[in-house]
Amino acid sequence: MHGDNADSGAPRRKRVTIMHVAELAGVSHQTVSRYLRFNGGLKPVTVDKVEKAIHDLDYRPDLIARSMRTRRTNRIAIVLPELTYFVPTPFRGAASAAHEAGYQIDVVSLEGDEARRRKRVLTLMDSERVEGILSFTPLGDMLSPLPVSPVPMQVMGQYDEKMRSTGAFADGAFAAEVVQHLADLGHRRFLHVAGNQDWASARNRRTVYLETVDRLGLESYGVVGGDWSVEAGYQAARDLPANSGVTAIVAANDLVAFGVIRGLQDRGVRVPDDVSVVGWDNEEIGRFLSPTLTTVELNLELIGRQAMLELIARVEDREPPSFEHQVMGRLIARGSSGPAPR
Amino acid sequence: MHGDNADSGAPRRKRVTIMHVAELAGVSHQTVSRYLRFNGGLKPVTVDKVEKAIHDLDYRPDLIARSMRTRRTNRIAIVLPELTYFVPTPFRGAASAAHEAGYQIDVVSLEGDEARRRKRVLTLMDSERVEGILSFTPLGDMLSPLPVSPVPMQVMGQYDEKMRSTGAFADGAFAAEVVQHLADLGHRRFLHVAGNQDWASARNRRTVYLETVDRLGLESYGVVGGDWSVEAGYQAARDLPANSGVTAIVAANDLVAFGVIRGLQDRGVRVPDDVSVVGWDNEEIGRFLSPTLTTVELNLELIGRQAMLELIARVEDREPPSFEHQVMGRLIARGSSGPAPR
DNA sequence: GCATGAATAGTGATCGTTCACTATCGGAGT
DNA sequence: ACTCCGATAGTGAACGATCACTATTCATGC
Repeated sequence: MHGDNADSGAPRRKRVTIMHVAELAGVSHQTVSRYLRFNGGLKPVTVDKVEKAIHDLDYRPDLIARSMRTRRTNRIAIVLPELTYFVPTPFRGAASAAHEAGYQIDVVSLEGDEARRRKRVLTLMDSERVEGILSFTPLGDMLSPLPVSPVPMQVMGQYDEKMRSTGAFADGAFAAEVVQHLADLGHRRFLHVAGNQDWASARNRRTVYLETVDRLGLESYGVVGGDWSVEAGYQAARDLPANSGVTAIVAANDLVAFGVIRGLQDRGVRVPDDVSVVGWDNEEIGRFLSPTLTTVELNLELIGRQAMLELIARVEDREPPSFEHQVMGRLIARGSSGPAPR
Repeated sequence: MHGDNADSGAPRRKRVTIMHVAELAGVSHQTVSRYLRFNGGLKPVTVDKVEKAIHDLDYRPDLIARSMRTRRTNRIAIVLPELTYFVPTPFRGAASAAHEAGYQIDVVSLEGDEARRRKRVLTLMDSERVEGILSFTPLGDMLSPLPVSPVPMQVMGQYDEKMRSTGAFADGAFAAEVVQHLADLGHRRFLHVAGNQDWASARNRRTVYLETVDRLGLESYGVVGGDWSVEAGYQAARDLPANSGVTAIVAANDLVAFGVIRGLQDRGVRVPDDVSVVGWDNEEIGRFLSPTLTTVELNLELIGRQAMLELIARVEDREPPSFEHQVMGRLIARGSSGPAPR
């Protein structure tokens, strides 16, 4: 094992405080404090003395005491859903953006019923004193009965009523591109194999799919599935009546799409000659399937990063940075989508 | 830089403290404190008064002030690698185990060179005062030049010199089972398509593979690959000389195995008639490939959970719980592995 | 009537910083 | 010679809890 220093009863040297540093350097504690926070207003001679003392004592400031006094914690909470299906990539983007900006990340998973979740969020804001909350899961109107929340919250994957993304991670927008792509190929009648509707991204893809089909004057044969699984895709393909007239299937992700294709092939339906299939996520296997898989690639890292940067801007009461020109994703047309059969 | 929120301006009501509660309840602050920590030693009448005051004021204790005084933080850091390939499942298990035990999770990613990483860990221990560190990435002898570390650290995926897992996540152990399974089927000459050797799990699988082949008196044709990708598997299969004599391929994970199978099939090699292939992770697609994929299923959630529980036990200076009888994983034999051709 | 002690409640110090003031020192301007 | 001012450094209080003591209450036994 690594450091099983069992003897926690070790002769634990007492904590080095700013006072010890001050004493050794022959200055006041306040001078050391000034040094710690900004390197200005001190004579070079003083700076040297303080630096030497800090180094000799191996001093590191106690962030808890600092927070105690400054009322700031430099801590942002990332709220995850029940942790059953959590996508690491946007998390990563968000976490590293926060670290770069000098914030620490607290990870919290919200479990239990509405009341417990609400209580947890309140505790986060008040007791743990996080300065911002980035949620990967919808929080509903959890805080609505509150006097205006003092802690900025950012929820990934929210849309406004016009289907424009608000916040970030509103990746569903690309569902419109997918449908458009298929429509351009002459398809008129669609099926959507959705992901687990507990996830915002699944709901968003579904909603935008329906909205776009409608807007373009096309037809949706229906929405099936609902758990992101290969199995769900397979079943959806098996269960599709031969006379459904569906020629294009929009799958919630690449795994589902893979299942759909297998299911179709097992029935003797050709892809894309008879039916086109589009996935989502651009997973590597898509390039190795036959046919190769048309899919949507999202820059999830960037999406997570952006959400965090927006949140931090709000925490610091600044204008959020603009991401207008950032490319959040793209459609990758490959072999599984082709012209509609006439 | 951040922090220039000169004054957040909002009409932020002043914080409710234990003093306000005490005043409203008509007791001393110490009585309130006693109530907060344990519900004993107080007269029911007093308890009622305090509870009412807490509720009326919507009081929540300031955990920072508490930590300041108690010298405890109830905070455990989870250290992640550079976040380029991080597996969420064990993280989830670890995080929820910690939450259940009343600890908060701090997520830290270690970046930069050895010196920066070392400094970061020291900061964690001293400045942020985490009580334990669970690392998903090897930390080397980062702390060796330290006076015995006061903070327990647990590193996932370490083996002792006998290839027994120490700590947790030492999932590589199942590589022995995989090789045994193939040996039982008559295979004698193996190839390993490894994962990215930056990851402990990849190194462990590789090491245990080699050790087992050796121990059973078999032959390893070699170890290739090294990035967990479908592509790597595909290339490995394409590059394998026809006369290599290899009849069994152990892939680092299911994606790699998928690539291997595609590569073999594209060359006209039959799986499993000519060559057997085994994957790792029991991803859902394995059941839908043809042939279906023999693989290893790991209970990653449990593995993460166990690592965290061990760490917490050490933090609290208790005997770590025993996981002797827990099943960490199993081999799932399916269509892609069969008897060696004679 | 008083000592005893358990149960309950209160007082003041303390954790390690930073904040709000105040103090000192020199040099420049009047 | 005096004030004034900027640059630099110091003093004591404050952040909000808990800890270590001390004080009060009240039932009990003699």
